[in-house]
Amino acid sequence: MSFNSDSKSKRSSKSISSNPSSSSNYSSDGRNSNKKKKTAQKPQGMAWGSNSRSSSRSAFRNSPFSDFGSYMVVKNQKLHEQFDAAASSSSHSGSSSGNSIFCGVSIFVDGYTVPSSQELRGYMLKHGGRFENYFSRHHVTHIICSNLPDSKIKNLRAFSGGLPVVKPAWVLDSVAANKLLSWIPYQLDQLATENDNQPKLSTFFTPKIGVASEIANPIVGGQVHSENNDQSMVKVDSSLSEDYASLDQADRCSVEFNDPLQRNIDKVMFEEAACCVESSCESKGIELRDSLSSDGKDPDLKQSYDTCQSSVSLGNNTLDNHNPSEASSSRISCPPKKHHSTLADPNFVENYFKSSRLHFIGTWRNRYRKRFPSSSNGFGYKSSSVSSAAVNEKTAIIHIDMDSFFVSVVIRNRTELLDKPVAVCHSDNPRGTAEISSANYPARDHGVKAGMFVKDAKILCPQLVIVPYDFEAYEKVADQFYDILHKHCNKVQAVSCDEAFLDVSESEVGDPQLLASIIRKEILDTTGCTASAGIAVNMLMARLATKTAKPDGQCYIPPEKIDDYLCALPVKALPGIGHVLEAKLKKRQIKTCGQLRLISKETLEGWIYSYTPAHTYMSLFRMILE
DNA sequence: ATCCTCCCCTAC
DNA sequence: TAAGGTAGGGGAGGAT
Repeated sequence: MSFNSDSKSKRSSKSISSNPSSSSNYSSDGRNSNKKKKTAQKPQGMAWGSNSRSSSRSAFRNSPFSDFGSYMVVKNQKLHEQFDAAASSSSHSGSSSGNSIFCGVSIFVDGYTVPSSQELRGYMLKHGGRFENYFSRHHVTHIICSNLPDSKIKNLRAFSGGLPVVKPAWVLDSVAANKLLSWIPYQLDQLATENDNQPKLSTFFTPKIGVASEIANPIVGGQVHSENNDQSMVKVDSSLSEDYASLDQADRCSVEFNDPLQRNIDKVMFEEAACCVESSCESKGIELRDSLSSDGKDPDLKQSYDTCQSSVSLGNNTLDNHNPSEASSSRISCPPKKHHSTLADPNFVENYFKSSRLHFIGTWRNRYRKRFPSSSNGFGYKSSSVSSAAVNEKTAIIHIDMDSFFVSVVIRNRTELLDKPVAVCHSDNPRGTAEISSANYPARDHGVKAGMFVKDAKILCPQLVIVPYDFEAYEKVADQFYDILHKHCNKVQAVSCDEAFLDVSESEVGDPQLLASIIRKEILDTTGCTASAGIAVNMLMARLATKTAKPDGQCYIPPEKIDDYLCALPVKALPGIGHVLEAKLKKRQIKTCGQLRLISKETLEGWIYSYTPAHTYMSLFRMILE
């Protein structure tokens, strides 16, 4: 697909012949005039480079530029020369302000803008910047545009390589302020939203490259060098990095200030890059000072650079080391607004974990132990080790599990949602990129499952309602849940916030099924959420019974029915059999527990290497059957 | 022989 | 915007 498909006419203003008003800015020499006619024939629409598969190439087959690429090279070279000449004459005529505000900046104007691209070109000309007629990652530092259709935004994402995409006001305001302003407030809204999304991994690991390449922009004096085939190296003034030589080759990244004017943009660049550096520093356990100086010789700045150098090897992983321009293309790799770092948001880490359902689940047990320290050991034996000694005629285990806990808690007071398909996840963004944590049973009936992306779930169930997490409520309901369990049973073994085993062998309520129903009713009355229960003579069978009972039910598996129950049960249903063990067993044509029972324990251990609790379950399983 | 650490796998 | 963490069982193998 050609990038420029819908913008040729607009960008044609950049072609020499189609924009006569700008001709005075170009060389008026005769040769160029001839070229203008040629270039006007087609390449004007090729602003996004020679990757276009436009049929226009055929127009050049018989031209002096037999190769389209070389034609573009020549043309661009000429345009650069024209620009330089214009800049030179502008300078000599005294029209230059003498303030190189845009030193190191090279803009590419995409689409219609106010002011026009030629006016913007004029600002660049006057204030030490550069103007690219055609997009090139090698040369362009900022893309300027006002409004773009969605298709172009999409292409920008794909091709801009992380370059700033900013509104023309950035140029105007910088000129008005007589200094280079940060582009961040001027970022194109359409992309600002996008850039606030999940950052690329390189965001956290390439800031050094980004800083370096911003400063050592090839357009100005500084160069991004590829000193050898294996490494992309950005040189630095030795005064900025005394430690450079001591760094390992692989860790070296330095910055060269060949052009004194380049320092003009240091401050802005460092402000913009600060978040990236911070991220990097965190990753290396280095504390970076908050304030970054614009003075290259400032100790703080030096420290920043040194820090960059020491961690650049991480960034190298994400760059094409053979192509310096690729390093340049990553120059603005950090999201400009909401940074994923503690620099912009000191509570970022804390908030991250507060919003993590897995963190909630993973740390819940510790909270439970603090609340019920006496029962933290559960039955006093491990869940998987219900030995034959522990199982007797009186033994009764209830496994109780709340139904689609994360969803139920959230919608318990929203009666309008009770019978609708609902899922819990962080976002209901139109792209459907959020991951579903839990789905209620109406949603599951449509095939919606936890772990699914919203977009996939909505294909299966377009009317799916997405609700956010409520971790506070989960905590509260879990407490209520366990209060009830402990009230009815003194042998409680917690599995998770919504799931537990009860050893009710000694319960005053003689009938475990009756007790289970009493507990479930109390849970519903107290929490507004349903729970399901499985009752059996051991934990394994109780747990399996719960699966049958769900949702909002209970199931008792008497000892004499265990054999039948297990016979056709898929091995994956056994707790402890995950995808790895399932695959290993499947490889040997073992798919059901009935088939599994035919395998000797020794053989089984050999197959699955006996390193998982599944072995214990299987032993138990065999014990039950034998 | 026992302890310790690492790793794999699993569950929530 | 999204927030893929945390704990535990068990075997292998090295250290003591």
